[in-house]
Amino acid sequence: MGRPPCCEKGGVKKGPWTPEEDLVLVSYVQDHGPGNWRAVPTNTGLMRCSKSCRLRWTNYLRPGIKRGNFTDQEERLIVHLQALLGNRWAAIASYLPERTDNDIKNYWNTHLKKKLGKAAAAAGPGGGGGGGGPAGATDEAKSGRAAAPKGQWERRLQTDIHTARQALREALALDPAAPAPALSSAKPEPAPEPEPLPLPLPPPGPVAGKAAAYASSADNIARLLEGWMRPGGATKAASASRSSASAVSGGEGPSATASHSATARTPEGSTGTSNCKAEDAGPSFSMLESWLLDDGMGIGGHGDADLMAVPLADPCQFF
DNA sequence: AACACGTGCAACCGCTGCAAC
DNA sequence: GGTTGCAGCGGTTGCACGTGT
Repeated sequence: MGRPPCCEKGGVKKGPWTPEEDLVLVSYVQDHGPGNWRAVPTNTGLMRCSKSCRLRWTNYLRPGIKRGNFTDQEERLIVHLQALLGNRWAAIASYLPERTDNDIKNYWNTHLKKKLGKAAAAAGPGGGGGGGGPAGATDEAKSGRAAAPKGQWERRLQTDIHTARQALREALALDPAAPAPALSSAKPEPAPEPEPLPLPLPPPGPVAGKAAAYASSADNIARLLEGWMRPGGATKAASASRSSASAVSGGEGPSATASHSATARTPEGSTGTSNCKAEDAGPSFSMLESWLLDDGMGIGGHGDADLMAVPLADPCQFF
């Protein structure tokens, strides 16, 4: 009941994080692993509230985050998932392991919403009809606010699965020109991906300028993380963080996720969908079909990967 | 060159559900 | 069984930067 905000006490610093603070936080997580955020400020001496620490970590410092330019494939996937799930950004983010829910949310609010709005306007009133336009789904989602910590949203997703499948079927029905299957029957095995682990470096491109002031420090953090993520320098935290790192690089298996991911918190603990880099995920109509038809496929299983590869039938029309 | 406006991102706030006591 | 505390989620805001006039 009316619980006071966690950061009510004075002396709590707000505003942008400094590189020094980032380093402190990173090295703390390096030692202790993500989680127990309550203890972070006291143990590190950071004048930040636990929430702020967690947020900073999950949205910025966590290894494996891809920043900047969303690919077309990612964009479509987001639109599609948003239509299916509503504004459950954490759930959506779990399908895009390299993206944070905050990023996706921002991208949706700043780019996609506009795009879809324009498209809808162009289509005229009632125009979005078929594809189960995002609007309806959004409202639905709003009414049933996700607010589902840990694995709860998964359960919720499962309850919604029927609706989702229906929406997909409709979408498919409206898109006879769906791209030919590239991956047909074969499930996308977590393909080994030798790609170096992404680091929380300043975003490339237009944003880089903004981040420039931060860049040098980010480099430091990156170096720190580099050592951290190297197999040799393994602490328990390392395994925790590597869960996310591995999630990006091909997945090292459940053990990696164990420490942190009792929670289903998205990108970090997220299932090994990772190697489904959007760019790699070729259009796969039949994968979508199998996702639709395979009722046994649970969220969080390989279904994630499959869905990741699902070409968005409908939203294509918006772009 | 200076100013105004628009855009994008990072961070904060409030709410919710779960777990521990 | 009830209460309290914590972690997590989604919405919203503020600031910095970019672009146009």
